[in-house]
Amino acid sequence: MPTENLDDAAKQILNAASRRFLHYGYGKTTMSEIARDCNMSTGNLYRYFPSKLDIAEMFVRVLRREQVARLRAVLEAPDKTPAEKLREFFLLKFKIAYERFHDKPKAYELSNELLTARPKVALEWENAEGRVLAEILMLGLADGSFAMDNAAETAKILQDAAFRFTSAALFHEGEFDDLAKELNGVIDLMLDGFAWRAAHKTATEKRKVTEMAAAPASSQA
Amino acid sequence: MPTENLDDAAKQILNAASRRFLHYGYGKTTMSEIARDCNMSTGNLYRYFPSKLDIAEMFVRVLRREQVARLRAVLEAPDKTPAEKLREFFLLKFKIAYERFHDKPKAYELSNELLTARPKVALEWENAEGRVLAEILMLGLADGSFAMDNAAETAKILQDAAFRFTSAALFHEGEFDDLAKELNGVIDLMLDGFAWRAAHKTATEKRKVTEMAAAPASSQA
DNA sequence: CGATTGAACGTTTTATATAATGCTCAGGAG
DNA sequence: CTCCTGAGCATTATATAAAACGTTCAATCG
Repeated sequence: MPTENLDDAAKQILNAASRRFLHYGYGKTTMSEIARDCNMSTGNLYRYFPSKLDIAEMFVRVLRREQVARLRAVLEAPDKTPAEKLREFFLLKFKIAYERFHDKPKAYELSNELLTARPKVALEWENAEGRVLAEILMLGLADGSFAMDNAAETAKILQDAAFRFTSAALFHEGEFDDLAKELNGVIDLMLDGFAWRAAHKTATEKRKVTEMAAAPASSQA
Repeated sequence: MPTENLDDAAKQILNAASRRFLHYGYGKTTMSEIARDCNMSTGNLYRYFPSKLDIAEMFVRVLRREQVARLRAVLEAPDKTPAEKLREFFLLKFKIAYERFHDKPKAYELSNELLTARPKVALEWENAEGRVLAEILMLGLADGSFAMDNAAETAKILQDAAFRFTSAALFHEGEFDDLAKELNGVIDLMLDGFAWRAAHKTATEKRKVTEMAAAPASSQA
């Protein structure tokens, strides 16, 4: 959807902008520079994009679309169990996030700036990944290796559980291998949870839940 | 350990500083103000604390010590199963983080500033909580409701899985009840995982792991 | 003589002036 | 008439000056 139904001129603008975003960052790229790269005036840019931020949005849409495609390739791989696909899904997502953070600092910075200015884009992206993940879960439902009430909700829960490894919040502390090892530990627990649910088709009737969201107070002021 | 073996003057300084930190924030509190509150000179402050940042560190040490005590109270509660304690542990931790973020913005800001300047303090705190969590896990080991290879490592993994609900990274999106519901979903999966492991005492012999940390490439450039 | 002070130092923060940028639109080009 | 331009406007970022701050230590106090 992103680039295809785009005017040729729009593509040219997007390309010029992308190059500059990656080299110099979003803030250090000016509309005049982009216009000059495309042999047009600044005013003309606005016939194709409503604002600079919208160019950046299209830029990360393309990036993220590639990422989702890579994740979907995991889903579609033949000769792999749903459990293997689930593990690979998260390891790949982690690897993508880790490498972008470490190797492409400008792209990372741009993503951040956009995502604080346009939170909806982040949600869209999370949902797109969630849909792929839910499809993996449904493969497991189909062959009986997983069990759950609602694949979409469960996908969200798995995304929550892996959040630390995909959010770039603390990629400074800990090397790749250490973090990957911990992520594998989380996935082990997920998979054991599904194994249990598959063996006891009762995933629902437990927990008193929401009423007790408030937890006990204690000594100490 | 924090306040007890502290000079009276040091306690006075800490109190004055704490009040100002909470009202005006760390940055807007000056050493002269603290000194004036204590009827002493700025120079004299440095006989009790090496720097302003060390006063802040002691301040959050006290706060966090209270939090760990509250979490430990969950561990020590009678008439609760290990599974119930595990759930309450995380719900309480979430509640503490959520409320501090929403109701005490200055304390939250101070924590953040300190934790970026002194990352070791954050690790110490995480480890202290991890120890409480590991004790809950060992209760489960003792009564057979949990099974695992190493309580300390498993505690770390559970902390990772609950990271999203304790890191204040995205407390803006989503209300308390929605987030609590998702956290409960994560905990459900954890507990089912333990249930499976307790039923099949084989937690270890699975996964090819670390060698395959690299995931498959795909189509798309 | 040890405990305390507060002026002085280098640094950081804030306030101000200046330049550059994002975006618009009246007007020119085709 | 449509498409495009680029000077001009309001806003944002940068450079510069001034004030305030954290920290030190020679001088003072008890």
